[in-house]
Amino acid sequence: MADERLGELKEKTRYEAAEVEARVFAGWMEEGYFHPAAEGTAGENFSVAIPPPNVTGALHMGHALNGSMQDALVRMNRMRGRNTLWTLGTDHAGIATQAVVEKELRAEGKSRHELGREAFVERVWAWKEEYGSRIVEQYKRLGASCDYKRERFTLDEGYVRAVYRVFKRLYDKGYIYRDNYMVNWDPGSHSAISDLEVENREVKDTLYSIDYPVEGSERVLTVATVRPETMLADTAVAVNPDDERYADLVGQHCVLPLVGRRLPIVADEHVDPEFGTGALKITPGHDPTDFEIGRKHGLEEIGVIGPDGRMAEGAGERFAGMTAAEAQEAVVAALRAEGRLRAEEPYVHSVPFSHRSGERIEPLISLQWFCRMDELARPAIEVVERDEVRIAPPQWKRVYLEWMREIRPWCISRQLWWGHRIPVWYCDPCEETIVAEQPPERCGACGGELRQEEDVLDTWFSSAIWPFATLGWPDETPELRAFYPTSFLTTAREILFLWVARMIMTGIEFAGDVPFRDVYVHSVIQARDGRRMSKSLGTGIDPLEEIDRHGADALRFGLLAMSSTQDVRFSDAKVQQGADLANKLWNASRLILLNVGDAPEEVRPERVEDRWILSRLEATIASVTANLEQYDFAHAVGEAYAFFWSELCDWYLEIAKPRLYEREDEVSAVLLRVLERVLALLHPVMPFVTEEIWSYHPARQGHLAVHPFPQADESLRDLEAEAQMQAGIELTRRLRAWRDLVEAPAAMVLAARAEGTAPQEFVGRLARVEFAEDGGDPVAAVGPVKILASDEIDAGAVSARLAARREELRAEVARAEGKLANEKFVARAPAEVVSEEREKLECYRAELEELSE
RNA sequence: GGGCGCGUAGCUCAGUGGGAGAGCGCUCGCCUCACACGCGAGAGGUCGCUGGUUCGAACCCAGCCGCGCCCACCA
Repeated sequence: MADERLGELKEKTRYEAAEVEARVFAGWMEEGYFHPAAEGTAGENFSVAIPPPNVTGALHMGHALNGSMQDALVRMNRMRGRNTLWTLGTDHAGIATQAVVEKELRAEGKSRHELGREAFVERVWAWKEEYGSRIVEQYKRLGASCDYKRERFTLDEGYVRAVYRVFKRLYDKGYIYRDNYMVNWDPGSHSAISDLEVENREVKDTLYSIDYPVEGSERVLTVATVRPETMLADTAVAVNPDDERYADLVGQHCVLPLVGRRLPIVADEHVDPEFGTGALKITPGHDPTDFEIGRKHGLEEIGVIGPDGRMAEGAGERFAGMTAAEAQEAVVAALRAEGRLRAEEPYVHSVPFSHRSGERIEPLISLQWFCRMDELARPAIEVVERDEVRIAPPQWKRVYLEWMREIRPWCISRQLWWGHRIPVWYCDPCEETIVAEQPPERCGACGGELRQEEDVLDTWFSSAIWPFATLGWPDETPELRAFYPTSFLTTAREILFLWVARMIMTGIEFAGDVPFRDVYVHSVIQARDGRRMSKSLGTGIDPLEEIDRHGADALRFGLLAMSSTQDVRFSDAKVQQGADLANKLWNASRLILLNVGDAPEEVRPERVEDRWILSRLEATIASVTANLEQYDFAHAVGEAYAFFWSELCDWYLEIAKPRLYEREDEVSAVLLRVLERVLALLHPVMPFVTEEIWSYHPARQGHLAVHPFPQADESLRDLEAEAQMQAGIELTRRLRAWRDLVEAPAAMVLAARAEGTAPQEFVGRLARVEFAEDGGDPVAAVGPVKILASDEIDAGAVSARLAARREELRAEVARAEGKLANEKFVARAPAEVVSEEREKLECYRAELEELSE
């Protein structure tokens, strides 16, 4: 290595992530490590498809966590020599992207309707070209080793072909159909949305009780509602069939106040006789429950609220044109005037809101495209039941299965312009419907002009086929052969149904195999105060700012360290711990690299400390690797940290320093080997700092990114060396503690005499104790070591210390004696537990006796 | 309404049947020739509450209290 570089290393006493990361990343990209050839089979290769972020998105903490996990496993497998692909791309995100561009237009005083569909879509594409790569660049900042040359977009040309193929096949199988049905209408995005895009929120409303007179009678039926304006669309009143109060009324009619419509009184078991008066107004046009009751009883479906959220013609002249809120007030006022309003009381209940726009859902009946899911779900249930797709942690398996078993038809059409326009054409003259992957010229039946369906597909319809559509499906590409099925998926639970379940269904149906073998559901990182991180709450923490401040390695380490199977709060301390670790790696490496001598290739050291550190290293490699393979990232990084910081830096490096300064060959060989393996082990988690340090390592032949990942060498495990070193470390600790206790000055060397076998050399050096054959009188015993009298030691402190230790020992002896005196314990506890307890007791007694001299 | 999970040191979290752990914070001592983003030594916990099972419970069981999330058509 050039002396110049070593000089640099000597100068830099701090690791500066900001100065290193971009350069190191560029180095990987130049070599093309992340762009594998499409060779081999999926069985031999390793592949992951990133959950495609929205093009409108910016990297948030969830992406950063998920990316850190995926990259750790992807890098580990790449280092193991597997042909590894991590597919990256973005989702066109229909509603979100359309909203962004519409907002831009509004700022210019324009609307999409003025532009027209074609020009608007062009405008969105222009937006995408300009801003769509932002999040991709942000993944690079994180260090994600994705194949940036194979970047995909859910609306790119090949992908659209795949989407249309899927639509056509599902249509031909009879799964996709068009129907007039109750949907969740989102007044914010002016589109229907699926059940999964709806969230329920607690809302304070008023519950109004309204009297509906029974026709030809003095009786009234009092019904309760939080939405009196929908009464204009009532077409029945329902009571429970077992409710004796109303048995005689079933089959008769009520008269709808304000409107005068005759409403049949029907019996339906859905009605809860306990609630209110036990009579329920039925509004099939604007309530999902009523809709189902209505279809069951063949009731008329009237719409009084339009897609614009205003009262429609059906509401009558008096109310048409009002907003629903205005109409509510007007209806209540009118009812009050007619004396029909019996009661109004505050009422808290949960109501649906659009997850996208945040507006209150308006349930209404409209003509939409649906996909039947039961047939698709069946095999997707079986593969999870049989663990062909393993979902971890295990409780999510059940959650998945329960949802899948009750799956309902999926509303797949959206009244948007940005997205996959549904590949359906209508011929108005002959009422023909044509579904095709390519736009047909003319109507096959009558030769007439065709009109394409206006609606686009739900964004999730296209992301459902992500793992294989990104690889070129429906063509039989080499990529598909090499990288499908993918190896695993890590995800947040919020998209388990929205995305994961649908990928499993489409994977089996279209690609002939499950899309991945393992699904790992990771924790959600909450804000520091325990609230959810969200832009609207202002609780978001920007991962890029964390990277600016502490480096990508620090953030990656921190996120993995704080990850868990349960939700956790974002921990600045863990990120700081990562930054400190990067710095410590840098400095420990400086110590080693600047001082090693010529190292022999083979290392079979004699000395106990060398055998010890090699043994501990191999044990660490084994357990870190096992934890990574089980998606237990927190324990993986915690163990790597503990080994490196405590065992390697705090003990071994201190013990080895004199030999290192002598440039001794054997210790050089041990240290270079340990460093190499530690860097490689940590590289999947902290790729930048490890790669940078590796560039100074004399054994370096190429990038660490493609260096073999360490495999634990069991032959180097040495339990005898571990036990000996443990004893030496323990003794050193006790001597240091004793020094502190008697307030011996830090620099002072204590005189001592060892009883029995002499302690290892490092004990005296690290505890600043000098052992002599003879000398003064012992003033205290620390284990097998007698501390000799000296002027600096405070005799009072010593005797206080001895007294305290005797107390501790007496308590321990009493505890152990008590336990062993318990006949049941001795009789029923396992033999080794009992004998351990006896051994402890003997040790305590011996020490106590020694101190009592 | 159903389901899942959580309550352990001041804070954030590990630990899931045999003597309470980590990181941060705190106290004391160290600029010891890799690192003060450091080194050494400490203090700090009736493991939410109450019962039960067991020779033995933070850990298993039951109930209660508090908190969170998911699913669900009680107006």
